[in-house]
Amino acid sequence: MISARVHYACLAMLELASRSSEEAPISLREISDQHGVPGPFLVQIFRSLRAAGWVQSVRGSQGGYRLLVRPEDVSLLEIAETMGYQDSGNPSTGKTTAAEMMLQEVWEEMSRASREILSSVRLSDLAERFHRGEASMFYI
Amino acid sequence: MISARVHYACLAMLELASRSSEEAPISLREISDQHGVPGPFLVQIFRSLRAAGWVQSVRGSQGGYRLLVRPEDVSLLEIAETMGYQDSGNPSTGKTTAAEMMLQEVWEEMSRASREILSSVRLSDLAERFHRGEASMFYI
DNA sequence: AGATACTTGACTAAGTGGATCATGTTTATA
DNA sequence: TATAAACATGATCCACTTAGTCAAGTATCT
Repeated sequence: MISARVHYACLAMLELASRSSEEAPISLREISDQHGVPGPFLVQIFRSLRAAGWVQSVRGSQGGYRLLVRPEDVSLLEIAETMGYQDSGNPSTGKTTAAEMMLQEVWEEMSRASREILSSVRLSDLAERFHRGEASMFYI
Repeated sequence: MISARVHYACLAMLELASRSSEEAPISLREISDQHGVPGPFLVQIFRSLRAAGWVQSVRGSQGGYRLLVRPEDVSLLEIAETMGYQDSGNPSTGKTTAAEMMLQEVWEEMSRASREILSSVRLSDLAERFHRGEASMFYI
């Protein structure tokens, strides 16, 4: 359902968001150390994040990455989609029998519900709670 | 999210359920022809369904499969789980940082929502609509 | 100049899902 | 009783994705 790639990307974006007040860019090394994400894998992930325009890279010594967007403008769904979340749809036999179509509706409803949850959580929501030290109590 | 394996299994169970009034068992050939599921793959699927106790096999000529449970006692979630739906949990770095735990909650909420939908649809619900010729309008 | 850090591209390794094949066993029926 | 229909079982295979690695290069600060 959620891949490690998406999970790591969200962790990284959350790290950037929660430290967006800092002047200096944040290096992959810091993120890797902080969250236990394999370094070389982070490189790949940031290539996608950069291509999507979410982050800006700063090369050279003291370089790293900086958030290019406001945390309140990014949802987890957008990050997940950038990382290839659900680019393949639901299974289908290709036939249009009643049974087939009924099941399709159920799968579709599931996808819709998942996307709804992902899109309802913005980076700023998480970063805010992060700073307050609240680790729980999202859903009422 | 939903694998072809689960999709095929649900189609097959739906076929058995909608024809559960018939005396003769239903052969894999019929299901394969009706729904366009690759024959040899159906064999595998029914091995799991049989092991789970959902169906009964009748060997020999004129053999096939028969439903062993009442359609109103089986939800799509149960079928999906029999076919290995989500036996691997959500990704995790293993760390217990605030960021990690917050994301875990979101992934957890997604799983919960999907399972909720799957468990709310019983085989009898679909079979009933199947007989009435209604192919749409599940959710109000 | 040298250390730090991102860039790019190719590459590997493992796992999974989808699908197939061969061979055997059971049973109805002509 | 022979034969065909149909399930039973086990092995195997291929394609694809995911996770992770490596190496050579470029930019920048000190």
